[in-house]
Amino acid sequence: MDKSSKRPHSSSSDSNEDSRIKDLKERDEFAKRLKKRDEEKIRKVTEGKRTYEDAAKRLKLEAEDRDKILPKLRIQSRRKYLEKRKDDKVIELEADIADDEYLFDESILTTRERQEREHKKTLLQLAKEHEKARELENVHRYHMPQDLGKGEKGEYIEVDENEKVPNSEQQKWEQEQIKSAFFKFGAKDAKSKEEYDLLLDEQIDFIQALQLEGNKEKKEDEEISQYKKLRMTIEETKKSLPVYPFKESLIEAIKNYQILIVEGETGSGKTTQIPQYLHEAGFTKDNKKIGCTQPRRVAAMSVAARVGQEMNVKLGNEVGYSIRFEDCTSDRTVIKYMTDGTLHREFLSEPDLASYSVMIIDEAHERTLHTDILFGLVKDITRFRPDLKLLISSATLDAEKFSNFFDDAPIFRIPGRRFPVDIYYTKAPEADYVDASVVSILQIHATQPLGDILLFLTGQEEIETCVEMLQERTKKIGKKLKELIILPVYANLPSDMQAKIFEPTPEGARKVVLATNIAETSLTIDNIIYVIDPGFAKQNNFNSKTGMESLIVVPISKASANQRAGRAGRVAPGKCFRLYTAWAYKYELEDNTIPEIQRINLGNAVLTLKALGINDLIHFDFLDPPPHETLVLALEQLYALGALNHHGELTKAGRRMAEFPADPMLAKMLLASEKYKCSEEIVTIAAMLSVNSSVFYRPKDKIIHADTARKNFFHHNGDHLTLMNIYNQWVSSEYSVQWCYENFIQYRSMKRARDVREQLVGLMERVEIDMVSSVTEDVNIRKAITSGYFYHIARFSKGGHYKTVKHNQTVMIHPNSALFEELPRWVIYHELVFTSKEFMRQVTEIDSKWLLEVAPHYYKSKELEDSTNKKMPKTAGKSSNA
DNA sequence: TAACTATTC
Repeated sequence: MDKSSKRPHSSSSDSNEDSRIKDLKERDEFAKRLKKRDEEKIRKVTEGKRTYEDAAKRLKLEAEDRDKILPKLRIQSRRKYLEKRKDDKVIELEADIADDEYLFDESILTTRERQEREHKKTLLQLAKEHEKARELENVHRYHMPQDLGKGEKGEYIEVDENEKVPNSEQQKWEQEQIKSAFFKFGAKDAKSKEEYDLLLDEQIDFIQALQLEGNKEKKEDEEISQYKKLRMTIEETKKSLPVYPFKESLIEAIKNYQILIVEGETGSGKTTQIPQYLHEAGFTKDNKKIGCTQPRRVAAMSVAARVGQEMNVKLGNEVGYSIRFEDCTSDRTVIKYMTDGTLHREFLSEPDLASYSVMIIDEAHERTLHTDILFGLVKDITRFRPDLKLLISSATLDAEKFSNFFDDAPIFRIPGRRFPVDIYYTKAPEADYVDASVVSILQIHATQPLGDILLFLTGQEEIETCVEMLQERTKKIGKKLKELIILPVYANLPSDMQAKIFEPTPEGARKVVLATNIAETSLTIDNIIYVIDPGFAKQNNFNSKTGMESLIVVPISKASANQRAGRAGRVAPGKCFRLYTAWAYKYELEDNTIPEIQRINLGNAVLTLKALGINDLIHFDFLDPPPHETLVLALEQLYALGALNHHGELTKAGRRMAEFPADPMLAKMLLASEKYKCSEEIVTIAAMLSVNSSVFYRPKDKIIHADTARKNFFHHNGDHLTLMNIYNQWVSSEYSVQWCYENFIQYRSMKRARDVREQLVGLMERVEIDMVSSVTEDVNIRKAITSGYFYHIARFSKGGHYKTVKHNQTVMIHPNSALFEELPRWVIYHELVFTSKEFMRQVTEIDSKWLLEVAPHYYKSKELEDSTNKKMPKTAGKSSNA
């Protein structure tokens, strides 16, 4: 423990020692009570029927709810659509003018066309009077260059698609000599029209370097089998999977070895089949289960559903899944899919995994925080439970590493099933990848056979810009090309708009999906033939020295690049265009993305491990250990929050905090609400904070409306109370979708907040805190927040900006905050994020005196004096400027 | 004037 931390008491005194012993005793008693309650609960669960039927009923009710308001929503969305179309029209016009000027000589313009242009110019004027000016100016950047006639010179030859390279990417590179086969769009398209040349004039030159190997060669075969698939019985389908021929030898290997690394590409059927094989082979006898973890909720649910179907059992009976908010299992369940986080939590109540005979950690190569921690935990368990079988399932590349970690466990390889993907690199680096992406899309659209395109961008803003550009450009090309359907996807896009990407592409049209890395693993879009990969993604990094997260654009890893490329080969041979050079791929990209555990705040993870009785975290067996400072910071914070005593032992408060699936500071805030008699309010605030600033929907074309709506919720004391306001109003609206729609609130986020809140209420009861409310005074609420977040204090300083009290770091209030224009002297913030600047997100005004009240061990009164100036500097004040 | 990758318990 860091000596500089202010300790609550001097560690040596006897009374102190007594209180420590007393606390530990209380902690253990508390833990016993928890266990007893859990056992009772399990009994109740297994007695009753519950779960799946309930869940289905709830889903049905929700759907009916939606149906009721749907007509209304339609009117709304029609209205919106019309408004949006108006905006689009303006951009279109601008594009048209540019196009007309460029594509067609003045002389060939008809009078009508000129009039049209005039009309559009008027509209443009109008738009510029509104806030559109900036975006419209941006449009000019993308005009085509003036020089014409570069056209075809015959310097390109057709790509040799027969070239094959052996297995792993690494080997590929070692063996590979970059072929000097140039690739030109349209080379195969004999009837490429003259107009295309105009487009192609600013085309990007790509070089084919290698092919991502596939083992399905011909599309024709596949098409037949697609037909067949529909008619195939479940049994036939199962037998057609690549894993099937390995069934016997796999079982044999599992019997022979306690730990097995299964290396299999996507589409091998390992996730659905292996648990069934194990079940048939008798691993589920003696009331034991087979567990299989997935990094994502939908995966756990859908795989379980699929396996249930294959085994012809009702979901929730023999086959079930368990994810947060939803436990769809019963005492009959023998194959259980779950998210890795769920298993991590399960360790708290069953630290030896006694009810499992086999545990499968699937998608291990994704290296989520939870999988990484599970590695250490399960490895430990296998040492004292020789009967427990462990399967680590991963895509290629990482198998060796896993094998080394798990005491040289054997690797079992299962081939995947994928079509080959040709990979192309640019000849020269591209300066502006958004621009380059647009050009590439149009190149593909103009010259390549039909097939949908997937483009990876870094964020919402970029995607929206790109959508606008594409709309503009396709408009000016007009009818000369086939229809191009432009669809954005990112996590914060409302679900109904997300769903559009799954709608089949109309005959004769081409779909282009602009996605964040959500489409890399989380969403799978069928029929993608072309992938455009600019090679960037936003990445979260936690700096333990400043306690700040940063969300910045970084180059992706080779593993990511290959994952992206693979998205092109799911239904037919595909092509992946990388907007960087082959050299950059080889020498500038890291092999793998840095695992999450090395990049994020580990507060909650450390608390959970402590609650599991793992005291020496520094020497915990991590596959890749997190930075030492991150662990130390987490321990220090837990100590300051009273979750650990000065021996580093978990206190009763710590044990209670560990029950909450939340950051320790948030958990502490929840505990503190007991003292301040505002648990109802705090639970709401905690739930809203946990949905992570995705409460507001803020589309680019509706920014003003969205912002106005948001400001209506503002509470003068800050964002925490604003969030509470929003939630409570939503409750008053009877959880209305309509209400969300009107207020630019994300329904999905609110629903989530509601789920979280329900869970938290349950957990509050579990840690023996009553739900009470004292709505008359918000000081108590803010004091409770301060009890958890006293680490996160900033004060307004003379220079006209905020400084954090702990690190004296210059920070700003996030522009979305209710206090953005208020600038109170002392504020508490939920998190510190560097995006374009150092921003405090979710800020609330506090009184510095409270700090002495809630964290006397952490703050001395002289630290909190308002130094020289008593008054707020007037320079940046809100009301002072007229 | 500014502004939000993706997950998960």
